[in-house]
Amino acid sequence: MVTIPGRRKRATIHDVAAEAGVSRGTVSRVVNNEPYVSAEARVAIEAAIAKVGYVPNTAARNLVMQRSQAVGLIVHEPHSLFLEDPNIGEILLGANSALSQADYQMVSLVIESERDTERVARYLSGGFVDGVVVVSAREQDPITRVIERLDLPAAFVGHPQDLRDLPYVGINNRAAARAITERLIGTGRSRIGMIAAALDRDSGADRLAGFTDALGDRFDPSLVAPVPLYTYADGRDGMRALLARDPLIDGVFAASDVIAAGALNALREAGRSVPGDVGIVGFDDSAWALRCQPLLSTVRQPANGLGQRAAESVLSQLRGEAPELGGILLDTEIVWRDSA
Amino acid sequence: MVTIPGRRKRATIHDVAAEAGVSRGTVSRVVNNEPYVSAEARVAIEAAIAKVGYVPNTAARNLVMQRSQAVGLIVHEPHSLFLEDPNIGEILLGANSALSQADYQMVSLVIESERDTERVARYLSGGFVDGVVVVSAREQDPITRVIERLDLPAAFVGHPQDLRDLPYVGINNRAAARAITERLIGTGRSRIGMIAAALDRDSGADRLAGFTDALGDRFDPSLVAPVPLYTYADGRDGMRALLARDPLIDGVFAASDVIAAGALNALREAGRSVPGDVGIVGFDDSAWALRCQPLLSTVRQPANGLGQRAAESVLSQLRGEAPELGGILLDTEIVWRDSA
DNA sequence: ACTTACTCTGTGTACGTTCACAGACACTCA
DNA sequence: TGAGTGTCTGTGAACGTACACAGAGTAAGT
Repeated sequence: MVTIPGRRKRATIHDVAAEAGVSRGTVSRVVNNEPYVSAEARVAIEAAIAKVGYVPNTAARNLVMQRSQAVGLIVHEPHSLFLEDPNIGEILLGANSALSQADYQMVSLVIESERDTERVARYLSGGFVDGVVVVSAREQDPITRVIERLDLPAAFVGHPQDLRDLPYVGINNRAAARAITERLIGTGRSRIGMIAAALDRDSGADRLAGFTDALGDRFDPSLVAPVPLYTYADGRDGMRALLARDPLIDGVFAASDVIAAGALNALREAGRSVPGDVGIVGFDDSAWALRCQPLLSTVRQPANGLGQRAAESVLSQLRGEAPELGGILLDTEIVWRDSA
Repeated sequence: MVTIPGRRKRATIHDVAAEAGVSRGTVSRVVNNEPYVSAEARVAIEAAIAKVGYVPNTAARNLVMQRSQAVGLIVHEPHSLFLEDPNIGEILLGANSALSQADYQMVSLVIESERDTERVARYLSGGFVDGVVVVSAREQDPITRVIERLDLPAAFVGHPQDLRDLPYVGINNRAAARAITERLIGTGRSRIGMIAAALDRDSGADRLAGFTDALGDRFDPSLVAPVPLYTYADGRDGMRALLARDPLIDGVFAASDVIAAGALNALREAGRSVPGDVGIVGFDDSAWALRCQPLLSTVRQPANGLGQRAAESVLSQLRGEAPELGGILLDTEIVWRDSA
């Protein structure tokens, strides 16, 4: 054993037992306040605990009890996103509050490098946590495979496509898209189009479905510009396409904030004012929403709730309940700013 | 032992030994790649490890080795601050990179409630971490006392007044505030005020002191608007208060970027142009500085470096070196952009 | 052939807990 | 008096690993 200089040895349950003149078992009973301990023994042990400054060694306890009473929260984000996406902090606090209530310790683990990935994988394997909440896993994520291999109770916030049987929480894209489109209609716009991105993903397809839901009879398929990805360039291209098809277009639902930012660029280019000539709304309430000029009206995810529900899912699995299949979808909230 | 349904038992070193037809000791040597293992034994054991899916139980390893190879990072912030202050993210990433390099796992623990405090205290006592970095501890913080009692190697980022012998890293808030205020004076402004936040903390108090240092005789106490927290809302309120007191104010030192962002909002609301009518400078050079319109002139705080240095201090204590006394102060840098 | 050195392997013990069990003691009731 | 019941206590085993030690085997040098 490496003795760290200047660091005194920790008192163990044996020291307490010796000090109080009883056995380990009795001390253990007092520490975990179980019944069948005499009043004298109890006070003697409590005095001894205070005297020697005893605190239970949880590592030893975990070893025999086979659990750690801790749940990991893994954040797997590139540097910039981690700092700019306010959702992450919210998710973290939401998870913490749910875990705290159940007397679980949340330990958050940040993955930034390959080295981190390996170390976190070892950490998870090491029995330090009883379960794990994963924020924004990637496709083919090594961590996901470690979780599967260990059968570790887990819940994902947002889900990559290759996530099969693992539970996740997300938002109801369709309902949210419908709601913000209705709000846009409510501002008196009559020719409303959509830049629909990533229709091959469920998020993209659901947002389009919500858009058509809201327009009902007035839905005009020619005013939907499909683009492949959630990128600035695709947003700009989509907006150009819409303007070409209908120069009098006066409302646009962009499938995400980045798309909206690109669209704003195209509108400026075409000499259209926002929100004067055209009202535009985005989706995500990401950092882009506050970077746009004018500030973007958009859909905010209930990030706190996402963290909370994910943590609750892990807790329920820890109680032995089967995880909910198909994912949990939460409702969103409209943030109305200046762009529409 | 509570058997969680559907969760198979983990393979141990014994299982590997049995599978490979060798003893525990040899398996242990392979796992920790020590010398003195025959080539055949090595391959047999590696095959056995893969077959039974063995991963070392770190809890057991810690128990015998008396260390966890993990360092805690405690964030003790009210909800709103945690979300808005980007420095926390930077500190966290800085600490993570230093710890990662030394092959230590960083586990971050969030304290939001009384309940959290107790649980984290137990967690620290439990031997889950070998040391701890504390971000923004409070005065009379129970966590600080736990750390002292356990003789746990620690380093604080920012330091409360009652921190006696524990090492900390921070910035020279007073000198930095003085420098940027002088720069603001240099642009020819004559009625300069300050939105002073969090005066109960040393960071807040020192920034105000630097501001008064710079103004000297010209300091006018009525042009200081004290607000409780580093938040957007408080920045807006502070600016409104300053405008009410002196409509001709033409320069503002905001105690942080978030405060400045809120102040810009209030200025826009009041029809004042920036930097035309009013020059404004912030503090932190956070993501907010680039989100503002116009881009913010501010003080760059080496937040990443703070986390890194704090982590390095803990690591050096872990190597048995004595902690640096008196604290480590890092230099700041003025970033001059468009807002003044 | 005998020491010496080096390589490799297995075993016992320890880390600090919890839990099951066995036993001691006191009290009640037939 | 005896059996039964309830309260309290101590002890051995187990959790899964690392480490020290002992011992076996091989090779080289005298």
